[in-house]
Amino acid sequence: MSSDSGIQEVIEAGILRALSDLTSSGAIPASTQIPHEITLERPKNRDHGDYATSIALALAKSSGLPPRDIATLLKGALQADGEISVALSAIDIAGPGFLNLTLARASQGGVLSTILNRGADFGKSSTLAGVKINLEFVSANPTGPLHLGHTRWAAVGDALGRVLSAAGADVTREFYVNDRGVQMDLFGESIRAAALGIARPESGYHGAYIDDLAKLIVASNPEFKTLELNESIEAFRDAGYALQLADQKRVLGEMNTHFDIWFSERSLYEENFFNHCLDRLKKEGHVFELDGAVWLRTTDFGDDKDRVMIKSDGSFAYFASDSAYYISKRERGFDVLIYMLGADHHGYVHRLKALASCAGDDPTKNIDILIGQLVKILENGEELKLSKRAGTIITLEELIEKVGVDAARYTLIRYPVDTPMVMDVDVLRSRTNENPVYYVQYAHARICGVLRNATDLGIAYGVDQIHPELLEHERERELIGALGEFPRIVASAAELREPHRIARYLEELAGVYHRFYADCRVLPLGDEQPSSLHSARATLCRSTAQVIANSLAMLGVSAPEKM
RNA sequence: GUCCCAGUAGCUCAGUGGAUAGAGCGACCGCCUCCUAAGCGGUAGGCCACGGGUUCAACUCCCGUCUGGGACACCA
Repeated sequence: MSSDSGIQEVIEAGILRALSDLTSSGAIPASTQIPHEITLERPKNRDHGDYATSIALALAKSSGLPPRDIATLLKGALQADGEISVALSAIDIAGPGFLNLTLARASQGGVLSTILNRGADFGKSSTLAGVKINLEFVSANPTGPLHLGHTRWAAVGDALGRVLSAAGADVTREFYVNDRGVQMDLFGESIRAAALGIARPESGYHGAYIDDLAKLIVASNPEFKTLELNESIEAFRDAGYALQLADQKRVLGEMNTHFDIWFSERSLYEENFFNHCLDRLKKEGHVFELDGAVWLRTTDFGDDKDRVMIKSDGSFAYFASDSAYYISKRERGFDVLIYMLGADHHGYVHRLKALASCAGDDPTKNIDILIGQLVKILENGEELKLSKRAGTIITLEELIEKVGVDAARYTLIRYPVDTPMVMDVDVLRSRTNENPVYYVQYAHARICGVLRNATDLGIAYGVDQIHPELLEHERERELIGALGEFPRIVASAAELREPHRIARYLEELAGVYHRFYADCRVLPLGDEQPSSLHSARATLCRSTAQVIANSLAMLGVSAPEKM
């Protein structure tokens, strides 16, 4: 576990120690089912202390003792434990048997020194150390601009990558490029038609960007127009592919989203790789032939139908690529493959998991599929549907132009992906409370302003100016408590693959800070002499700025020093 | 028909089995001659869709019902 939130783990260990002592002394019956781990809760209500545990309630049944009696025994044992009694200033039994714990001031100071000493590393942990994760997201066809359907993953996927890395995982971010198949040929045909000024294929691509591509390509390669039909289509296709992929990379870069690997679907069929994959699957015994086609018997593992890999005409079905790609990832050494798919692909979940099973893997461990619901975008109260350039829906680039990278990313990340969301452009452009990204960034900028003033006034702050005994105001306690939560928020966001938890935490932290700021004067007033309290509060501000900056970095959103 | 997701304040939505279910907006009332008002405080507003079950404890887990959205090719 991380060393960041030390005090909490110390108490958790102390409770376990106390329980085992109580059992061995006979105070609690040996039949009592003591858990292996205890996780302290953070009570919502401040009257319930800094931490609370309901362990006494949970043990009531198996011990046959009333919960409050167990709580009383526990309280006594904790008070007798030197390490614990020093760390806590109060242990209260409340309600049906909750144990409410209040930290001693010195223990609270420990959080601040940890934050200041670890700096940008505060929040990182090793909960996923040694786990090699392949994180695949966006994976758009290279046949057009990235649109609204891709934006959510561009932001959430990138943030999840950062969160997983912070939890110690070895993360590779991968973009799967669907660069083969019918769609690519239609793409080439469409560009060629635009170049020649003839009718485009019915089911082809019709956006204005096709004309742009055609002009660009013809400008540098006028000879493409006069090639023999198939060669011409191929030439336009490959040139258009290169331009479009470059454009996607550029826009994703603007979005502050980065990939380690751009994986080409075509490459799955080079150097006999597909046959190698097929052989591997055959060895596992779930491949069969029927009606001249080659199938994978995914129904062995709960899929509703078997899937064709090689069609009876000898061509590859899309599932052939899925299968080979899966094998490729596993052979490249990844323990966990995370797929981030749109809601329109949720039907893939069963077959991908079945595929993992067919490959001899554990679908509950080696593969993790996240389904993102759709995003709508509103402007002037109306849904935006059409994009002039793409001919379909709003592009990622247009979204960035409208609201900026920070607002776009933050808003996309702050909701769990399994709820459909609506982005209101007018709200995202507003500079008020209703726009959470500004609320959070403003807290950071505000602190930076205070610290600039502190420096001007010669107020010392830093790890040697914590003075925990002076930070006794309720708002100060709240703030310190919130800061200490960060490491476990990061760990749970990584474990649950839910980066939105970082954003929600951030909003909570910013709110706690603003309230602290309103109630606790940081710098000397008028001709007041600088004191240790000023230094202590400035140090608390510095610690808060660090945690806000670390959180924002994890979302890929900037932390401005002035606004 | 089968499968997935959702249903929480007037609106947009948080809420990893715990105590009195939260935030922002909208409504109403307050707070800047001194650290950033892009901020803070207060009031009003809830059968957590409905019915069962599991549990010491359910908005949370399980089953069913209703409503809304989406998916179900030898397409990619």
